[in-house]
Amino acid sequence: MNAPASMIRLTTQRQIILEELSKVTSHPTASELYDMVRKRLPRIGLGTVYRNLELMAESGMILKIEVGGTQKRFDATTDEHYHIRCSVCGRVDDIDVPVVKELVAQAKESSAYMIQGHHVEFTGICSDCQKKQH
Amino acid sequence: MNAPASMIRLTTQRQIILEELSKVTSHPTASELYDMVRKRLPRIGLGTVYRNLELMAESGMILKIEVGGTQKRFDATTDEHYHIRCSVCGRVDDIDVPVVKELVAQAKESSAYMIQGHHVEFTGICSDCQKKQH
DNA sequence: TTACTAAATGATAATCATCATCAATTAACA
DNA sequence: TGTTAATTGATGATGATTATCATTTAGTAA
Ligand SMILES: [Mn+2]
Ligand SMILES: [Mn+2]
Ligand SMILES: [Zn+2]
Ligand SMILES: [Zn+2]
Repeated sequence: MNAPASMIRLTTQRQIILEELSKVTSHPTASELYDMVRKRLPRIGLGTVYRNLELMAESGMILKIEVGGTQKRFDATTDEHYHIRCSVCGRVDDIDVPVVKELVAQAKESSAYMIQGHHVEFTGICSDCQKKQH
Repeated sequence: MNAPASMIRLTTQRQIILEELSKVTSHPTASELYDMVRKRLPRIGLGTVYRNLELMAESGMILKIEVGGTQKRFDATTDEHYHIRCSVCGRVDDIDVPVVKELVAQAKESSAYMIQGHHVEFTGICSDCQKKQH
């Protein structure tokens, strides 16, 4: 009698993708995650990784970080926080700068947009790359 | 006697690309700019547009905006300012929120990175897209 | 347990943005 | 005006992401 409820299944693929992402703080790309997951599920497809990361990001379980660089990155830490990207090697780290709540308030006043959120991306050179610059 | 100075030429292509970018405040993508420029230079190649946008961005004449969305965007306004992107249609607008200089100072204290800069990207729904949501 | 079915997967192809290559053209300058 | 290295336009290559679809499977109920 009810309309068929669209079921979201708990597949092994999904669980392992989330587990592997939760293990690291490196903000891996989809294909980095694919390599990590393949050690436990050698037959998983790259498309499955993309599909599930997208789904989990939409549902708010994880964060999709779209910053500079060519690939999107993912983050199991969903607390609001900022990032810094190395302009040499592209790595992305968390940065411990407190979130500025006033920014969203100011944005609401000065824009006709319906504001949803904000993100701050710092750029710089990571310590590894600083050393390598002879 | 001097080492041959690598000459940067003032080509018509370069001038027109910069002129067209300066006309708008819409943060066009490379292919949007290609369409704009082609009206005046029908034989220009898309590669030329990419090449020159990259060059101008490196030299600081223009800004390359790498935010959410699939394509990079370009900006003739080089003063430090923040942007807002519509999560529905992807358009990018300037937002009149004052730049927070303290952010970089704080980042320098709390990170081993050599900090180069920062950018704030707000997300929201633009007024056009608000209307269309029946 | 078993059977049913819609959701999900894995393999593969398609798409899209960007970059690389290279012969032909051209801006700068002697 | 001739020389030459920088640049262009055409084209192909690359890399990331998305779409397609036959096959598999999680969830459910008999
Ligand atoms: Mn993070
Ligand atoms: Mn701008
Ligand atoms: Zn680095
Ligand atoms: Zn919009």
